[in-house]
Amino acid sequence: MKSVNTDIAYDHIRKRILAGEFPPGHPLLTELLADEIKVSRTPIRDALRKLETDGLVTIRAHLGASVKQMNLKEYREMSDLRLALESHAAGLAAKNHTDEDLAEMEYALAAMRILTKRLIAADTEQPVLPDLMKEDIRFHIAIMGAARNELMKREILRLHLLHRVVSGPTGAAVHSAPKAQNDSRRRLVQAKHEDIFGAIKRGDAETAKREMEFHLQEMIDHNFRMLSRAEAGVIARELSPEELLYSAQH
Amino acid sequence: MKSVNTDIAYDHIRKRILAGEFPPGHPLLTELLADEIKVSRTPIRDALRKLETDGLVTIRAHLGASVKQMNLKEYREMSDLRLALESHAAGLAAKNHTDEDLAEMEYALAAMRILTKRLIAADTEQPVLPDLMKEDIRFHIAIMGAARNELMKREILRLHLLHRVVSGPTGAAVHSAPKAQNDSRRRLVQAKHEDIFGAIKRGDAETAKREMEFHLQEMIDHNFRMLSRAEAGVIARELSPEELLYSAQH
DNA sequence: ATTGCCTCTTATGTATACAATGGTATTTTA
DNA sequence: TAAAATACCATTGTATACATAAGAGGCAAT
Repeated sequence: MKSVNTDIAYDHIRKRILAGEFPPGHPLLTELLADEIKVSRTPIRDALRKLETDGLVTIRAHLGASVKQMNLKEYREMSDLRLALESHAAGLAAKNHTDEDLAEMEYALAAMRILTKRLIAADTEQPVLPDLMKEDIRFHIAIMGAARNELMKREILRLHLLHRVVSGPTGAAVHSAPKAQNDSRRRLVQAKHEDIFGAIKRGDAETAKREMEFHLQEMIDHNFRMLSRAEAGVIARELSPEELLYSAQH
Repeated sequence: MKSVNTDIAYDHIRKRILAGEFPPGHPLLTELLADEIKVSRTPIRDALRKLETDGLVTIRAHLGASVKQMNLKEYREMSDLRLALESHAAGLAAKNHTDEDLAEMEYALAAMRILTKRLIAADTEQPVLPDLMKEDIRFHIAIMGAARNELMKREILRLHLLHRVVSGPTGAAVHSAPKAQNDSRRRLVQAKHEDIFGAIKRGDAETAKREMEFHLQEMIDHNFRMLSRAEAGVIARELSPEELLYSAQH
C-alpha cells in the first residue's frame, strides 16, 4: 500500500499537536495547513476527521476544526474513564501475562527506581524528569500489553495522548510545587508500582486491580489540583465548586 | 445551524446500518450512496469517516469502506471493554444517583418483571421479545445516566450499538435455543437486575459493581457461545480454539 | 453611546473533473 | 494446462472551482 496524502497530513498535524505547537483551542485552518503540507484541502479535511476520531480535534460545521479543549468536568470524566479501563487492564494482566511481559515491567520498574533515587538526591530536577516519565509510561504500557486486549490497549493509549494534549501547557505547573512534596509523591508512586507489579506477578487480579485504582486515583487527584489551580488563576476561581466536589468524593 | 449534507448522509447511512440493511462486511460504495442520497461523493466520504469514528465502519485506503466486521477475538475484546466500563459505571451510579435516576431504573425493572413473566408463560415469544429488550436497555441506560459521566455514557452507548451491528444477523440465533433454557436465563437476568438495583439504591458501590460484572460476564459468555456456534457452521470450526480458550477462563 | 441591521469578508461545505491504485480478467509463456 | 505477466476497469484519492454560512465591522437610527 503506497502512502496516501491523507496519512501524510494526519501524521504531520498530529505530531504538531502532540509537540504542543498547536495548543488546546488552537484553530486548524484547512487552507493554511494545505499550504504548509503542500497538498490540497481535501486530504487535510480527511486528516482532521481522523484526528477527531482520536479525540484530539474538535470539528464544528462551518466553524472549522480546533485542537481539543476540555473544561474541568470533561477532564474529570476522561480521567475516570481511564481509571476504569486501566485498572481493569491491570486485573487482566495478572491473569494473562507472559514471562516477557513481566521482564518488560521489571525493567521499567528498575529504571524508575534508580531515576527516582537520583531525582530525590539532585537539586535540579530538569534533566532526569523526562526519562522518569518515559519509564513510567513504559511500565503502564507493559501492563496494557500483558492484558492481552488490543482494543483496550489502543483505547487507553488514546486517552493517554489526549491527556497529554489537554493538560499540556499546564503540565509544567508541576514544577512549581515545593520539592519535598514532589519527593514524597515520587516515593509513593514508586511504592505503588512495586505493589502493582507484585500483584500481577503472583496472578492476584483483585489486588492488581485495586492497587492500580488507588494509584491512578492518586495521580488524577494530583493532576486535578494542579489543573484547577492553574485555571483558577486565569478564570477567577469560577470552577472551584467542581474542584471541591471532586475532592470530597475521596 | 442549518443542516449540512454531511450530517444528512451520516444519519442516512447510520440508520441503514443499524436497521441491518447493510450487514457486517457490506461494502459502502461512495458513488452508490451519493446517488441514493442525492449529494456528491464529498459529504459521503465525510459521513463515512464519522461512522468510522463510531466504530461502525472500516475504511481502508483505495479499498473503500465497509460495515464493521469482527472476528471472535475482536468481539471478545469489545465485550470485555464494555464490561470494564459498564461495571465501573454501576459503581459510580451507586454513589451519584438522584431520585429521578432510581425512578427510571425502577420503572424499567418493573416493566421487565411483567414482560419476563408473560414471556415465560407464553408459547410463542416473538411479539414480547423486542419490548423486553427495550426495557433491558432502558435499565442499563438509566444506570449510565446515574453515573454522571457523559463521556463514559457515550462510550458505552457506542459499544452497545456496535455490539448490535456486529452480532446483528447472528443475533437471531437466540431463538434456536430450547425454551426451558431461555426461560431460566431470563429469570437469572431479572434477578441480577434486581440485585444491581438494590445495591445502587442503598449506595453500595462495591456490590453494584461486582453484580454488574457478573451479570455482563454471564451475558457475554452466552452471546459468545451463540456467536461461535453460528460462525462454526459457516467457517468450518476454524475458530474453535479461541472459543475453548475463552470458556476456560471462567 | 448603544443597539440593531446590513454588508462584506473569510473559511468551510459541496460538486466535479482528473489521477492513481488495486483487483480482475485476459493473454502469454513454459 | 498451469503459472505468470499484463492490460483493463471499477473505485477511491486529490485538486480545484464554486456555493454558502458565520462572524466582523461599519453604518444608521434612536
